[in-house]
Amino acid sequence: MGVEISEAFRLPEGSLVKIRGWVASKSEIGGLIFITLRDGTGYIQAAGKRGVVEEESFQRLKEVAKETSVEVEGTIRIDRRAPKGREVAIKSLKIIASADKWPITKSAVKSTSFLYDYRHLSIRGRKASSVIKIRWGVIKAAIEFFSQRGYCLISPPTIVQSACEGGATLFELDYFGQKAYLSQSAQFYEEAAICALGKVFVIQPAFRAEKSKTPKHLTEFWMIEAEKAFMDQEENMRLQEDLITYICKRVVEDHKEELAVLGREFKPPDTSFPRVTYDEVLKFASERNLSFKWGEDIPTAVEALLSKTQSKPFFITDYPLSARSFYHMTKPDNENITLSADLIAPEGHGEIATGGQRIHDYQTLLKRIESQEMPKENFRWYLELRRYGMPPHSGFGVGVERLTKWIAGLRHIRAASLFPRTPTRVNP
RNA sequence: GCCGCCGUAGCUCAGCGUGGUAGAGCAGCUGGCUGUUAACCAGUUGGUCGUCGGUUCAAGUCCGACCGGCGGCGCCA
Repeated sequence: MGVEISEAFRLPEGSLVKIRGWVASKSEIGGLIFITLRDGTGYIQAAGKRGVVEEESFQRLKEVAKETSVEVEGTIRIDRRAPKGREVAIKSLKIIASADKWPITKSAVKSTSFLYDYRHLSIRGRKASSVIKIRWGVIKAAIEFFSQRGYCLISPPTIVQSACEGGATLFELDYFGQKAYLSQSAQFYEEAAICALGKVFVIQPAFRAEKSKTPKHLTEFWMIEAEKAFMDQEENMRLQEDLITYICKRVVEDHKEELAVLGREFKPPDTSFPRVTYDEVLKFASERNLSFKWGEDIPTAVEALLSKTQSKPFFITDYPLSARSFYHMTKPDNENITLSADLIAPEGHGEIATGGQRIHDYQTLLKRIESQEMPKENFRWYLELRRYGMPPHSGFGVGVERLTKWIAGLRHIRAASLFPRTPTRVNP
C-alpha cells in the first residue's frame, strides 16, 4: 500500500513502504544513486545501491530525470548521513511519467522574470510551495475565526456594475452588450446581507486595474472581508485585532516547517494594536522632512518609515474624507474626518487591512453621492438599503496575499500568489 | 502616467568604452566514482547577440524607434 512521505517519517525502521512522488533531485556516485522524493507532504531521500536494487530497477534509476514521477518500493532506514536522519533503501522503482530536461536550474532562481514565466513549474520548489501552504493557513484560520464567532460566509458576485472604489481602477467587460466590471470589493453586497444575516464574511478575489508596479500590489488578489450590523468603528478595530492575532497564532502553530524553509522567524503579535491618528502621522512626517498636505493619502515613504518603527501591526485612524471613498461615515463632531482606519503591518510591509463605519442614513449617503458627482443609477440598490431599516454598521477587508507577505517575510507580494496577476503579467 | 536599469547559449552573466569570424560558469549529454547534501573529476553538445531601421568596406559593439522585463515613484487596498 502506498504511504505519504510525512507518514514514512513516523514508521519504524525496517518498514516496507511504497512511495509515489516526484524526483526533486538526484546524484549518482558510481553504483550508488540518491534521489530525493517529493509528494506534497514532504521530502525524503531514497538510496539505491547496485546489487541491492533489482537490476532492471537500477537501470531505470540511472536513467530517471529530475521531476519524473515515480513509484519507489523499499524499506525505511535510519541513517545519520541522510537528510533528517532517515531514508528509503530502494528495492524497486517504477517510472509513472517521464520528464524532459528541467528548466529551473540553480542559476534560474536568480531571475525573477524567468521564475514567473515558468511559474507553472517553479511552484514545485520548496520555497514556493511553502508560501502557498502558509497562505492556506491564513485562509483556514480566518474561516475558523469567523466560524467560532457565528459569522455566515457569503459569496457575492464578482461581475458587478457598482464600483466600491474609484471608477478609474475597474476592469471593464462586455456583459452581453452592457458594461460590467470585475468586483473591487464585496463590501456593498455584504452590507445588503447583514440585514438578513447580522454578521457575514467573504473570502474571494478582488480586482484592481491599477498600474501599480510595487511589491505590495496585485491586479487580482484575495480579500477576507467582514461586515456586521450594529457594530461601530471601535468594535470594528477590535474585531480586526482579534482576527489578525488569531491568524498569526494559528499559522505559527501549523506551519513551523514552512516558515523555517523560508528562514522566517515570525513572532505572532499579542492583541491590542497601537493606534496613530492621521494628524499624528502628518506630524511624524513633517518632523522628518517628508511632509505632505493634509487631506492627501499618506506617502509610501512615510508609511514605510513609520512601519519600521513598530514591532506589531498598528492602526492609522481618522483619515480625512478627501482620502477616502464616498460611503465612509464621518465623525459626529467633524464632517471632514472619517470613522475609518488602515491596519499597517510592521517591518515596512505596509497596509494589510482597511475598515470603517459606513453611512447608514439615506439622506446623508444620497448627498455624498451627489456631491462627488457619481452615477446615481449605479448605486440605486445600495442607496435603497438605507430606506429599509439599515442600522449603523461597519466592516473591513484584509488582503490575503499582503497578510501572507508579512507573515512569511516575503520581499514581493507576487510570491504569495499561485499565479500572480500584475500589470505586466497575465500568463501563465 | 513618470524616473532608472536590463534584453548575448535552457539559466546567470562577460564581451560594447577604442567596430574586424561568439566567451565563461551552471544545466544537459558521454565516461569515471558505493554516502551524496549547491557532490566531485574528465570530455562534450548548444547562438536569429529582443525587433525593425540607420551609419559603415564591416555592427553583439555606434545612432534612432519600437517591444519586453525588472526596480522605484505616483495612484490605490
